[in-house]
Amino acid sequence: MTLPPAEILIRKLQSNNALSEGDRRAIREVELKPRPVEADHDIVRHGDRPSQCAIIMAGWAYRYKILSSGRRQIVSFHFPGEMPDLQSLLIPRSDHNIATLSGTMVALVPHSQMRDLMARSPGLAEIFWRDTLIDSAIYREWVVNVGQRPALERIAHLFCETFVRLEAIGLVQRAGETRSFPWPVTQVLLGEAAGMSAVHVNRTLQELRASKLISTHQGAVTIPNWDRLEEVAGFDPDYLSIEEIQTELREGDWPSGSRFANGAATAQSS
Amino acid sequence: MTLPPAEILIRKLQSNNALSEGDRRAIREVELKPRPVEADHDIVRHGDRPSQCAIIMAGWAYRYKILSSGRRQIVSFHFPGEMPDLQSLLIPRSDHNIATLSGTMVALVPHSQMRDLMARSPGLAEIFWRDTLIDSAIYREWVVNVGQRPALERIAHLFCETFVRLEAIGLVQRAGETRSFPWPVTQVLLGEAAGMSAVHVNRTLQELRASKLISTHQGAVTIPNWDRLEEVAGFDPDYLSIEEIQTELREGDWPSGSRFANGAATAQSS
DNA sequence: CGTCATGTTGAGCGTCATCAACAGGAGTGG
DNA sequence: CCACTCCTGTTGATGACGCTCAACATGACG
Repeated sequence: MTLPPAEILIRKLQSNNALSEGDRRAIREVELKPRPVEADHDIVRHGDRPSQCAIIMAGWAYRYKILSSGRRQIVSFHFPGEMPDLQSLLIPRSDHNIATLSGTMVALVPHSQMRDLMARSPGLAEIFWRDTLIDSAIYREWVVNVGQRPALERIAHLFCETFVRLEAIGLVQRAGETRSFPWPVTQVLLGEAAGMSAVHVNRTLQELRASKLISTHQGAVTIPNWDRLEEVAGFDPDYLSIEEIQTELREGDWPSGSRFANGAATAQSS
Repeated sequence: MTLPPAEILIRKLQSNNALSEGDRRAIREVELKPRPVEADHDIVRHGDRPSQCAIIMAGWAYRYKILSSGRRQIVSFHFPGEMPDLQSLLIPRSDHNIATLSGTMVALVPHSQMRDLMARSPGLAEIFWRDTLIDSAIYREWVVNVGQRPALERIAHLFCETFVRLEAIGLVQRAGETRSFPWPVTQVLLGEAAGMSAVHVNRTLQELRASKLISTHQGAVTIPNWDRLEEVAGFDPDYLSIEEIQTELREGDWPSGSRFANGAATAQSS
C-alpha cells in the first residue's frame, strides 16, 4: 500500500530530474527510518544548526518565518519525497522554521550520510543542487504571487501550483476533466501563505466556490475545470521544471495503486 | 582604480564563503572580458536557454517576471561579482528576465568553462551551490517582506538588505554613524520590487525622509542612524549569511581605495 | 526649445484588515 | 453520557492602507 521510503524519495527526484540506475541504487542503500511526527510541530527552528536532513515521507510540511510583530509568513509547502532542509548541509544556521501539518512521517538522514551519498554517486550532488534551484524558482513565483496578484488569483495560483507539484509525484486524483488533491491546510495557514487575513481567505474561497472554480470536501480541493482555474490564476507551470519529464514519469515504475497513499488528507479544512 | 575582473568575483564570493588559495587561482585563470551593457537592457529573457553565465562586473542588474496582466514584479537585485543566471547551468530554460540598471558591465562565461572551473577546483562547486542557497534565503525574505510588512517597513527593509549586501563587497560609504550607498533605482522600479504602486512608493519615501530614517541625494541613499532604520524595518541580517566572515573580509586583500569604484551611482533617482 | 523620463501632489475609491460575534465539530474530562 | 473547551469556519460592520487616475513640476537630453 505505502511505498518503501527510498522509493518515495526517488519518485520525487525523478519528477524533475533524470536519475541513473546508479543514482537509484545509491539512494536505496541509504538507511531511511520514517518516524511519525505530530501535527503542527516544528522540525527545524530559526537558529538551529541541524546535523541531519529531514525527508518528508508522508503528509506535508511548511516553512515559515516570524516577524517581530508576531505575524507569520509561510514561504513554502513541502510534500512527500522532499528534503526541506537540504540546505543545512551548506548553510549551518537555519534562518526560518519548518513545521509539519497533519499525519506527517519524517526520516532523518545525518549530514555525513548525505555527503557519502553524493560522493558515491556524484550525479546526485548536481541533482540536489538542481532541486534547490527549483525551490528558488518557486520562491520567485511566490514573490510575484504575493506582490502582484489580487486575492482571488493569488489563491487560485497557489492551488494550481500545489496540484501540479502533487501530480508530479502521483498524489492527485483525476476523474475525467475533474482533478482533485488533498488540502490539509486551514484557512488561517492559507492566509499566512498568501499574505492575507484569514477572514479574507474565507471570503475569497467562497468566491472561488461560487464561480465553480473549485470545490472543497473533507480536506481535499476539487478543480472541475482546470483550464479556467489556470487562466484565472495566470498560472504557467514553466518554473516548476517538471513538464519535460512528465510523460516519462507517467509510465513510471511505482505501483499505481498507491497514488493517494502518502498524501495525508486527514485534517478537515477549507 | 577599478578592480581586475577576477578580483570582483572573488571579492563577492569571499563575502560569504571561505575560498582556498587554489579556488582563487582557478578563478583567476578564467577568461573574463567585461563588456558594457546599455541601461535597461535585458540580458536574459523568459524562455531563453543561455549557454553562458553572466557575471556583473559593475553596476546593478535586476530579475523580474511579467504577469499576463502586464504587471511586473522584480524579485531580486544583483550587484558586482554576482552571477545572476548561474542556475542556467542546471536549469536550461529561464523562467524570468534579467535586466541591467545603469552603467553596467557584464562578463559572459560559457557554461563549458564554468564546468571546467568546478572540475578543476571542486570546492567551488559547493561554493556556487551555497551561493544559490543564499539567493533562496533572500527570496524567502522577500516573500515575507511583500507578504507581511506595511509599506514603510517594507521599503526600509529593502534598504537595509541592500546596504548590508553592498557593504559585504565594499561598495558602501561610512562616515561616523552615517552610512550611504548607491541607489540607481527609480521609484517605478522600487514599486515593482516592493509590490507597491509608484505613487505610494513616492509617499512612503517622503515619510522615511520626514522621519529622518533616510535621505537621498544624487542616486545615493544615506542612513543617518542605522539602528533606527533596522528597528523600523525589523531587519535581521541572519539570512544573508555574511556576518561570520565579515571581520575576515574587512581586512581583505583588495585595494581599499576602490570602494565605490564598481558601484555605479550614475542614475538620478529617488 | 521641445520632448521624455522621473518625481510630486490631490482626489476618490476599492480591496482588504481588523474587531467581534457566532456556529459547528472534535476532542476531553467529569 | 453530557458539558465544556478549543479549533475552525463563517458572517457583519467599520475603516485604513494603498491603488488609480490625473495633472503638474523638474531636470536631462537632443
